[in-house]
Amino acid sequence: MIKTKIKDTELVKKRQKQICRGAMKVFQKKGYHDASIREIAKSSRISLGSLYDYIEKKEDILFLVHNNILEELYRDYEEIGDKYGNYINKFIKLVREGFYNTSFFREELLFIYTETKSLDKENRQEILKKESSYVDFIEGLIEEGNRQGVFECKKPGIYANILTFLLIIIPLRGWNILPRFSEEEMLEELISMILKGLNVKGEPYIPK
Amino acid sequence: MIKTKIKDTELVKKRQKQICRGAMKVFQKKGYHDASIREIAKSSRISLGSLYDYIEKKEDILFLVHNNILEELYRDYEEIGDKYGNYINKFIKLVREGFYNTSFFREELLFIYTETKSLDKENRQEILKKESSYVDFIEGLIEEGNRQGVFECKKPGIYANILTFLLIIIPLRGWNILPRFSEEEMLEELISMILKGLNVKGEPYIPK
Amino acid sequence: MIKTKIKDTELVKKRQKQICRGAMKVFQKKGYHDASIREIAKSSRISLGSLYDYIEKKEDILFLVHNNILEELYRDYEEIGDKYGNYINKFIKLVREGFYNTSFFREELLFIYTETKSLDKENRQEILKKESSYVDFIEGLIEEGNRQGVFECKKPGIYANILTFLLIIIPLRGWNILPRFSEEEMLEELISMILKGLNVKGEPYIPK
Amino acid sequence: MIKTKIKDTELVKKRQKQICRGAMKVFQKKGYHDASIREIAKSSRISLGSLYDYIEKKEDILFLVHNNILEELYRDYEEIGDKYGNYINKFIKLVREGFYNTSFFREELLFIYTETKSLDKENRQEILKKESSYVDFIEGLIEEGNRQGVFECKKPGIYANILTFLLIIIPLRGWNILPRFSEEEMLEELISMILKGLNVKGEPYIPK
DNA sequence: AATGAATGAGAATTCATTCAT
DNA sequence: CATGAATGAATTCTCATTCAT
Repeated sequence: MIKTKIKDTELVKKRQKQICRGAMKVFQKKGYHDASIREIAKSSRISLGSLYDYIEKKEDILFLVHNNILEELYRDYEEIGDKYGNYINKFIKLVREGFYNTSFFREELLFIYTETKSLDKENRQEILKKESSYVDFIEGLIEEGNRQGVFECKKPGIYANILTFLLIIIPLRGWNILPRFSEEEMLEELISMILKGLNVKGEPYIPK
Repeated sequence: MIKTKIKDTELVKKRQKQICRGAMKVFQKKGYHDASIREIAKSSRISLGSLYDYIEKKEDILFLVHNNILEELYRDYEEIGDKYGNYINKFIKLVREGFYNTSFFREELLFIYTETKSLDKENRQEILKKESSYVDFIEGLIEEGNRQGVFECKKPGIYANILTFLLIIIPLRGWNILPRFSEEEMLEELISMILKGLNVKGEPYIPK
Repeated sequence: MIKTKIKDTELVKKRQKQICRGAMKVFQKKGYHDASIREIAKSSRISLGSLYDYIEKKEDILFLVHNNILEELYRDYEEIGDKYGNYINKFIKLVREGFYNTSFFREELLFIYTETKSLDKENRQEILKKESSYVDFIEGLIEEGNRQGVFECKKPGIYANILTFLLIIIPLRGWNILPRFSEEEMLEELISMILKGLNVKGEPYIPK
Repeated sequence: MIKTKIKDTELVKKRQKQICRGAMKVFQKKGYHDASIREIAKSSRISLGSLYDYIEKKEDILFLVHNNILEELYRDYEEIGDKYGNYINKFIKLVREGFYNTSFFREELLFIYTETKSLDKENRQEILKKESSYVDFIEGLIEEGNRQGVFECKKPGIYANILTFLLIIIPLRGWNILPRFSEEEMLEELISMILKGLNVKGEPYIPK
């Protein structure tokens, strides 16, 4: 995807990870635009010239970082579906994991949400495709719930979008929420709301 | 707030509005960082020198634009509460208006969400305060609903945050939603979900 | 032709001349490619930022210099035709002037001949057009000589090209000629050869 | 001349030829300054590191190319003198061959004429010496013609310079000539002019 | 002898901001 | 109050050359 001057693909992976790590530190402090390539090189402990052997342009670093964050965030999400007992618990577990994940990567996700626009069209679409596929995964789960008769959700596509959107409420609105409420409280209300929205059969979910 | 060299406050207002309008056009096309002051001046039909009589630094323009967008967005929201018949309809109406509003200002809101970080601490907090006060207003409505016995919401503060967050789902996730669903569909599901979440008494809301 | 950020056209002319002069000094010493914009700015006694208010890119400076040199070189060439007595003398005078001119601008012409290639297509063509028009002028003179019956030249277009080419022999081959022969000697032989080539009627030209 | 790290002189020759060929392709497309060593290495199918075993610096490649072109251009010129019948025909033949040669190597010669300046003093002088020696050869021919009584040329050194200069009119001014005239036409006029200039005894040369 | 990864100096260009008029 | 010319620090990126393997 990213054009490099280096042939050894193992090395490319290693160095790009190195650059990615270095860049994230700088981006955290200064944001993408105010981070200079020189700083990123220094923070990556790589020379300016070498850095450009592993990327083509500054934006490529942003792409690397995007990919890296999404990879961490979405790591193993497909396995989660298999682990837990009955379907509703499975689902609750999934929301819970997703929420903790997004909260854990709070700053990274905020970064992604504010800087995806700085990618060029092609790279942006690749990133959005990854996010899309997570929504699709959730949509599939909701449909399965419908089939199993535990949910009754008319528009799984829309709900999947709402649900994944709600998961990032902490990264995007934490500044207003966290001074007053804990992540736990937020999560419990979210789960309750989501389950109600899905018209779960049986006992309503009682927030702890 | 913004330090100007000009004393005539009426003129300052007029020119700042002029700058704001010019800047928004440029920001739309290029984003904040890639918009040069020269372009903004040209687009505002004001000379480069004059521009700096009405602002101190580039960031001030971003602040002007933020204020302007939020003002448009939140214009008259307090009146809405008064207009409509019973409380639930009132509430539905409010959500509906809010949703249409945010969808109408879709690009502007996306801009705000991605560029608030570029404001310095002081200006950023002033902007966030405005957003906060909208959440507070919603929180107040929910509490009133509780008092009137039409809602049963244990954590109005959290719900207010969820609700206001959901209103901007189109600006932030429209890229994934709008290719598959209409704004109308989205809105109906949102209303239904929100009302369920608030444990509204009586008939459940049926999405159109 | 060159896009500037400055509106005052008089000032643009003045500054561009200033830049042109400064650049020529640097080009003389280092050539076009090894001359840095910084040096050119310094040599022009203009700040780096200001320099870029009067040009768009480095190549524009090359274009300015080209134009300037050709202007000096071709200054008043059209008037020369009118000044002198009989047609042959007129012609000889013209060759003489042309030769001295090119010899005077020896370094500048060598520069042009080696760096025209560095202009982009559009600018290069504009420069070549100027050179063309001088050839056309010479062609006209030869045709007039034919009409007046003092020359008998079958292919004035070709001769005009040969003649103008011969005029730059000093700039291009001076390194081999001047150590052994004087410019005068060269010139006399050129005139003699050219007149023979044109089949001038009457007494042959005797080189001094 | 060029300092190499490799001892095997046969290999050095082979690789330098290889580099030369690769470089010429790149120079053709981009010119000397815009050709990067990387590209040249790739075009020569030699590794970047190896390349520097056979040259010391970029300029050395330019020198190799210069030499190579001049070698091709001047290949066998000394033999030509011997081949043809009477002296004038011999001479005409020589001019003809020289002209076709320079036209054939049109782009290469233009390259040489515009880039010799990029050689350092030492290398430049070596190249110029080669060109000089061709002029000297022509000078010798003219003197021989004088001795044989077929020419009457007072300044063979000057004429040799003029003549060799005229031979490169196509590479240097083809852009203005070739759109209107054929190489053949040009050549015929050149021969006619040169012979007149040499005061050839007997019938004048009639251009075809 | 061959490879290709590493280096950092230096290039062109942009741009927010100031200031003389 | 308005204008727009002037400034120079800072930015991204390139490239000849070196060196460890």
